[in-house]
Amino acid sequence: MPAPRVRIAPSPTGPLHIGTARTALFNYLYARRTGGTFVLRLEDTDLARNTIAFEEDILENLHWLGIGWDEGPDSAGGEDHGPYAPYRQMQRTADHVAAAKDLLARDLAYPCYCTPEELDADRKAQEAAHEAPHYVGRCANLTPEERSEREAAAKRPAVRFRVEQGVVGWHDLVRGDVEFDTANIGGDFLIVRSDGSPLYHFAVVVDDASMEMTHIIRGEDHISNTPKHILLFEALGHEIPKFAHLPLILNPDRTKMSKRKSQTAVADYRAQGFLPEALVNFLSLLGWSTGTEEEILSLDDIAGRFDLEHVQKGGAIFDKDRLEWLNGQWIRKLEPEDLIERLLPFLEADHQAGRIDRVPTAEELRPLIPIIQERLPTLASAGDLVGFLWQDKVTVDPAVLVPKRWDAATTLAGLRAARETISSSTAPIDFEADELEPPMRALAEARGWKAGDLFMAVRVAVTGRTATPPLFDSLVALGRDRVLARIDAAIDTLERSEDAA
RNA sequence: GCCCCCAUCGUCUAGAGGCCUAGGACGCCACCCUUUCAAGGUGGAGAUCACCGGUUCGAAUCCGGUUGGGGGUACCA
Repeated sequence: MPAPRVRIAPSPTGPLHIGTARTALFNYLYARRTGGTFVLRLEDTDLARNTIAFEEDILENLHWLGIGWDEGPDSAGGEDHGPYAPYRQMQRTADHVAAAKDLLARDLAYPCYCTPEELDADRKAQEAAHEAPHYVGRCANLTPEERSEREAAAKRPAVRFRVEQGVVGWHDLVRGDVEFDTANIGGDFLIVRSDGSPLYHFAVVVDDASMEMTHIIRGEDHISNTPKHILLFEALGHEIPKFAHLPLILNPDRTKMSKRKSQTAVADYRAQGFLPEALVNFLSLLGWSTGTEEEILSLDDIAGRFDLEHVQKGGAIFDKDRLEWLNGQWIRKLEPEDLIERLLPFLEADHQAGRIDRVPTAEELRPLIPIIQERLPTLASAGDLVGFLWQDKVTVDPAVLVPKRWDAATTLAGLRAARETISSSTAPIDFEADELEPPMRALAEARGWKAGDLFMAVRVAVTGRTATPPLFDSLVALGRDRVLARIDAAIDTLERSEDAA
């Protein structure tokens, strides 16, 4: 048996979709597992909606996910590589035209002169008669005379493929045997438009045939297209590839995942600070499982064990909570230097957006890693977690400044005492978490305060928030001067709000 | 409407006739750890395996039907 050839054929009419990424991933995995070849082909025939920016987005984000292809375009608008080039549908029109001519010559297809208006009327009549929509066959048996008559009237024909009566079936690699009666596929179907351009069903089959695809692994939404494809492969005299239809990725309401109801662009997840490792791990487990209880798996791990037998048949809801959990798992596995490198662009973005006043250096980030790594659900959450370090000033709400068990007067006393204690440290020598904590605890004890309350008051004074990394590490990161200045500022705002009250 | 596909905790899933009084994970709840928040640990709630009927000594697993959900029904891809 020859090595499998599989493909993903996205159309650059939108950014890389989660569903496309998942299908690409499964094809990629299948190829890697079986020693096959994974092909990327661009379905770029929709001139109206195609853009180079989308093409770029698709290729770039597949690369980002780590899903590389053996044959196909190297980059957006760039060169193709592989023995079956070109890998852009637009550049394969000669093939499509030749194949159509061939079918026409063998009377497996015929020119159709029906106008959209006629077709529309047919459809309406069928609807009224409660019939399934189908082509009525008006042009199926035109005589040569009748054809030339229409040609003379300057009618440009489309090309229609003859569908004979019978049953088309296949053994689906994930669903088992599937059968369709050709009576239910809508009659003779169009393969070439009147302007000469091929329709999707025809173009894919011609391309898949000439690129020698052995397995077509795609979404379940293509099941009902499969009989047409099989008929076309047969007519073209090409061996019929194996089909495997993957379950759909669903919106929370169990409908097919869509932009309207879910976030579908891979780029958006990327921008939100999801790791490619996490996304790939998550996507692979949507509709497939190892058969064991392991679930934190790298792309290589998965490629080593992927199989179509463990592909689920039912659709799977995209559970973002689970993705976030997986993302946290992967963030915690990262080497510190790697984390720093990945964090920087997000802090850059925080700066651009005005959420922080300057971007820290890698050196500044390094000592922070131990305290933030286990607290980050996403890379984008770093700014939220420790952004106070790079903000010129923090806004402190007097209401949250006062710990639950304290009143304003106690808070004022607490902050003044804490300031005193902290300022007596001889920075930078003593300004270390280990040096700061004991005197602060001693202070709390001496005054009869719960340490937690005192710490909370200082935490809010210095960061503006109630949830932060450990207090003393935060103080050290901030530096003595800024800590003191912020406590002063907090005391000041608390006093003012008291005066106002 | 018609055709096709699907059906195990809220969610992702394990399960290929006895190992299942159905396992894991996310989420949720509680406790532990603890200066807050996380992370981590422990425990808990949560599924009459959609329903009905077969087959079988025995069914979540096989068969049929019902119901429910989804997908497809274009000179879109």
